Amino acid sequence: MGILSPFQASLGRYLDLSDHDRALMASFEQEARPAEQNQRLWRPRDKVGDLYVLHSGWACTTRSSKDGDRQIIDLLLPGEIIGIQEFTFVQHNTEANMVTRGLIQPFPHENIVDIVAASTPLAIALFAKISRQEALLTERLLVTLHRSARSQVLHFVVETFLRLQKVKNVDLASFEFPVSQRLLGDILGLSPVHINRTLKTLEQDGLLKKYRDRIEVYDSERLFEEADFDDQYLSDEMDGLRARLAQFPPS
Amino acid sequence: MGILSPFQASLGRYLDLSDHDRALMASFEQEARPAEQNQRLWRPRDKVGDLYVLHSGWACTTRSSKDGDRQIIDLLLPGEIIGIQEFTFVQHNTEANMVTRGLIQPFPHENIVDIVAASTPLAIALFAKISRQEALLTERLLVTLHRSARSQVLHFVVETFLRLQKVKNVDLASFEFPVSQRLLGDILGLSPVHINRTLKTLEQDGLLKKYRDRIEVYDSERLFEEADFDDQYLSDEMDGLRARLAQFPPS
DNA sequence: CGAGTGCTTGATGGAGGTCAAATGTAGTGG
DNA sequence: CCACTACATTTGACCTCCATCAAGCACTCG
Repeated sequence: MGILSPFQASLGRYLDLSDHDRALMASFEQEARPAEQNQRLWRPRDKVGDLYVLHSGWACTTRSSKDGDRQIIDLLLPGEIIGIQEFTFVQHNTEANMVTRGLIQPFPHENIVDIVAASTPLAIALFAKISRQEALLTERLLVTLHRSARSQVLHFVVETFLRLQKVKNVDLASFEFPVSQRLLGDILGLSPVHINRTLKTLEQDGLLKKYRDRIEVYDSERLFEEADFDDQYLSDEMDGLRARLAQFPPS
Repeated sequence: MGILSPFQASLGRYLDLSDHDRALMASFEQEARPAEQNQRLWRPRDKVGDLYVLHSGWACTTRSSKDGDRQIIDLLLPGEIIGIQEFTFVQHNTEANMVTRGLIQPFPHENIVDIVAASTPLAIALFAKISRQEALLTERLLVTLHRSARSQVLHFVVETFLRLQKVKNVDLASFEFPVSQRLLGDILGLSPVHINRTLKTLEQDGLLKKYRDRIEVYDSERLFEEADFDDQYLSDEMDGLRARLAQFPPS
């Protein structure tokens, strides 16, 4: 077992990849290329073409209304697949941008069809990936519509920390968080002004501080308590299908 | 070409089903059974087991917080698959309930694996189905966070009408809408009191009236204008993959 | 050193939440 | 057919959280 490529690792979160699966994925891998901060990957109405595996850096997909309101739909961390939920559409309905600079690996959307055709386990892993991104969305809907700004921010900080922890070693006391106050507002549907006041209060209360591109947590106990976080929706487990998948060995 | 079963029709929206695909789906179909209004199909934390094809009636999936706030995630119309986005999870994180009474056809979640294994086109159609339910969610997030209650209600009415129209003949002047004011509030994240005031205003303005389980539209022009509706996210088109799918004929 | 961007802070106002009570409207059983 | 219960809708009074507007500050990068 060699090291997994980011693409392999992204689907390997949900099941053990067979040699066949790994070879299959490798055969579709193209070279990754650097992307600048704020670089746009596609616009709304663009024809769906390449998706991207995010090797490093953060990215996001956005929807906006005519009035200029931006709403972040997905915040993508290293190892995730940008745009997987749109590969069956003719046109994008989101815009995609890099949040930081990073490395992205393009991936023609039709290749998903080839993968699905060639490996049932990988097809199911793709379903798992899409469903988990959707679970993030449902949680966001629940939180943004029913909690105070303070609680939303804390919840989002915890969520992001836990997601990050699955990908790399991070320390709760101080971890990367390259999200500007404006962006945070666009994620939670709050004005940048109110985000600012909320962060200020959290700092004064000795809970946490966001400084530049990092978050420093002072009181993790209170953080988790106030964030009222139930991590079930982040689960990568897929046990319920393991038995059934065993019937479809690599051909 | 005989008549399609609801299950076949639900995936046939995205591509033409081959005889092989239709036979495959038929082989998994179980008998549909009646379900009462408000009947619970599953609870949060329940082990994922059966999904359901909704033959008739309306259903919804819900997430709630400890404080008792309910948030409707999906509102499911006849012909849709309840819980498709959760089949890769071990436990449900939503609750599912019938909104009206209706007919539901159970469907063991492992069977999705069999379908994916046996037919690439059907696998892709399942991706299309999940992605379109997710598109409804992203639109909901955008609308609930950035629009006034009045605009949200109008948007939702138009959305529901257009979705309904894809399934059956409906008349904009008067169509079924079995959504109580409380439920509407739980969908949009607004209090029932405010929903009531908003509906009252819409009626006084001569736009539309919700009476019992129906909506009557008085001024369709103003409805569409104010709803500011862009129906791209409802598109069933999947042209971008048609060529690639043609490579995988029924075995 | 100037310009752009992001952060900070104050003042003001409004959309929608909450509480409470009244009024329908089914549906159930006697 | 009526009494009783449960639930949906309606309406009023009050209040709060957050948006908006505006101005000043701080950092970074040509």
